Amino acid sequence: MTIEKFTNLMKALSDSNRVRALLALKPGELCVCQLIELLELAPSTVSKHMSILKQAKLVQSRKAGRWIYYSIANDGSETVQNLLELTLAGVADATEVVNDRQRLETIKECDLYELCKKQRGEKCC
Amino acid sequence: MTIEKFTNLMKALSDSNRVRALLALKPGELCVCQLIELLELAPSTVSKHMSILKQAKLVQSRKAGRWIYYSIANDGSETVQNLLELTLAGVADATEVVNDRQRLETIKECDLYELCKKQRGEKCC
DNA sequence: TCTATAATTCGTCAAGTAACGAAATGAAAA
DNA sequence: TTTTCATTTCGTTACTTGACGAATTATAGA
Repeated sequence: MTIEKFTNLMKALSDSNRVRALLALKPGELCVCQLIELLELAPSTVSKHMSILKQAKLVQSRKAGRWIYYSIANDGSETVQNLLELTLAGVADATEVVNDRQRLETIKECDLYELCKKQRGEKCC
Repeated sequence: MTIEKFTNLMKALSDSNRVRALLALKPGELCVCQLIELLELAPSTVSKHMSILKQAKLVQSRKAGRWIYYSIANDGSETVQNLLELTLAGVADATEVVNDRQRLETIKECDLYELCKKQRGEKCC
């Protein structure tokens, strides 16, 4: 692996919101709007974060109708896979991550239509 | 490990010069002036890089008279140690690293007094 | 003690990064 | 087809980071 590719990988993991997103994806794929809800950031910001993780091959995405689902990548190089494991294990018990895990349970119970409705201003969920 | 600590670790590994320094230390400790010679950066810049690596517990230092030697840390947490291994293995065959390895042989042959003399302007080595 | 010097700290500047809102994109529903 | 809307792209702003030289620190040797 080139040094540039390696440092890009490290840069992708250098932001706490991206690490939180990765950990949130650990149990399974999430829709962008669910990540927006979890991270409490603007949609454009979350989108940028996910594109950085995707470019680093740490996550993959699939389109399902109107929604886009992100999940932990499983087709990366050995270095990438090892790094993913190390990351997921390394911060698994950080207070923010534990907190996110709990909030995520609630978020996952929401219907996606309702969640998106809420995000554009209407009260629900 | 907290997320902040983890992202600091990643930030430490997000710079190509710092990664090159780590790889250079793989076979054994090096004096700051040897790292300056290898990386071709200002002393203050190299010093800053090494302090970032040290704060992340990726390297340790020892003072020997007028010189300071840095080496790969061996007393870090499991995450840090695993990350170090992953880094050293992951970029070991990058062209820049291979190149550095060769140049380092020449640098190591230099007497430290002579090397420092050269770095403050006098021709030698 | 005094001088020389290896390394660090400090101040500054240029480049890169994360945040947001506005506008664009493109797929589903009407 | 036209509208709706989840997501992305673009442009801007504030902050962080890496580079350097100058000044400082601390140790070796005269």
